[in-house]
Amino acid sequence: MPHRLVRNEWFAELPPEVVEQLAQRAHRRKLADGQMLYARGDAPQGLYGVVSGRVELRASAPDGREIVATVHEPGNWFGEVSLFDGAQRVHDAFADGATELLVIPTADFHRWLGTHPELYPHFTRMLCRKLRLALGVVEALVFLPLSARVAARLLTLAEAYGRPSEDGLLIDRHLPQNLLARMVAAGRQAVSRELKALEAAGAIQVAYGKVVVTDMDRLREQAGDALRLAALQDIPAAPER
Amino acid sequence: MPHRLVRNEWFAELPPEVVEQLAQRAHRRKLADGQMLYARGDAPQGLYGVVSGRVELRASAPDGREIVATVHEPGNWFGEVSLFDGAQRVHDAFADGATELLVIPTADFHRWLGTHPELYPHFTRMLCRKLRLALGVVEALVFLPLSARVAARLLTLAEAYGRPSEDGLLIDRHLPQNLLARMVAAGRQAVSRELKALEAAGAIQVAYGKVVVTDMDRLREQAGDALRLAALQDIPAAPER
DNA sequence: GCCGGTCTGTCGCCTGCGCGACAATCGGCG
DNA sequence: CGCCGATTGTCGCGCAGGCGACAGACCGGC
Repeated sequence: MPHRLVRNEWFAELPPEVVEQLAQRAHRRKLADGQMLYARGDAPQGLYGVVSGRVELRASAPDGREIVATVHEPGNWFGEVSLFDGAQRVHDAFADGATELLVIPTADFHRWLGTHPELYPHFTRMLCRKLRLALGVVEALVFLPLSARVAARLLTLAEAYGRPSEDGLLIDRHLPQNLLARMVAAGRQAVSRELKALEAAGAIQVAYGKVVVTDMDRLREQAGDALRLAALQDIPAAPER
Repeated sequence: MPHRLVRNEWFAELPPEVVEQLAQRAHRRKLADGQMLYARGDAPQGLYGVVSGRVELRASAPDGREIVATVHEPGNWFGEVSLFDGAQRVHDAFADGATELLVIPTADFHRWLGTHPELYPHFTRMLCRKLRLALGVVEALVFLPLSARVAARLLTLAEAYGRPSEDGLLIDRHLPQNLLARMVAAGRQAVSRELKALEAAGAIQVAYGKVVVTDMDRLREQAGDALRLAALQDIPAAPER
């Protein structure tokens, strides 16, 4: 069963033989829609790989506000940070939809990694990518107006979920404006306004719980400087040297 | 000469024997005050260790606005990210004051690391710490008002530069409000106001280019939720389990 | 084909903060 | 000891964006 996973483009973040080995020492875990996997402050249990469904990592303020830091799709690994430094989890993790995970317990992971040090580079690269992403987010928050952040996020989403349709590139997932808003750390109403603006500019088309990108270039225009930041995010698959 | 460095509390981020080895294959480089070491987008040259002086890593928007992402002190290493993933530098790096660096060229570093894989954990932990820091910054920007960010930053600075004086804990470095402002991604005037507020609250005392913390607890109060974030940043020195 | 929960569009108020503009201090250096 | 650049205090305008409040549109399930 793991073999199917490995063969797909899934888990492409790590080389196939690594995934293979990880999968071998993993057990499965199923989560119901909305179920919490862990909370900020929890001790790390292990490394997770998403098989199906989705996992949202969120940060929340005590007053209830919250943002969606990342959404992990099938094929993504997450949870390495706490794994490598042994410290508490930074985010809250929730299943979005019925979700199945691979779980590699901390101890197993380290035993295995200890005997296969040649695999370290893959994980350092993983950490680097996440670090770059986080730095990009910081810059975006500080330098970019909401309009650009929204446009940029739509570009990312289009890349991840884009499916050609009659009107253009459909972002093929349930995407209420509320979610989009929490992804760009903004209020729902403001995002609604920006979407209207993008629609007026002819870049997208807004529907109920959906967005269709009708003109990628126009959207890129609106994203403006955000691209300069995003550009740094596409890490080379090349080795570290 | 490296030996002196190693013996000090300097470079405590990595274990002494690692520092020793790094220092052996490093050469020195001197920078004048304000001199640029590298710019965003540059290809990585190597890993840097600060011997004396300081290095500021900055992010800047095309319109000229800029923030100070990190200030590296003697004993800090930086530049690993580009080193591990081989991609471009994310920040601009400038010397603050006459500065001396250890430089370990990329190729040397990897050759050495290749033959000493047991050292990987130290570097992964380093990356993890920086990632956690970055995530904390994101949360602070999104959730905390300027007042809390300023207070929190002063706490950090007090920890790093604090020197007991008659009025309290003097932050013993040149600290114009302008710099502080760019550290918390805010405008100079706004920071000035917050400092006044903290002074009125009895937490600090403001002078020309200096700040004295007169009441740490009061300052912590003002930082409020920021502590919850910062709390996650003190990574255990313990091994990764 | 109807109903209740979900999602969107919009108006309006209000606050935090950026930013320009000065005037007043400070302090190192000649 | 005086000058000049660096730094600070303060006022005020302007605006992006948070947030409450609805009203209306949508849709999946029964």
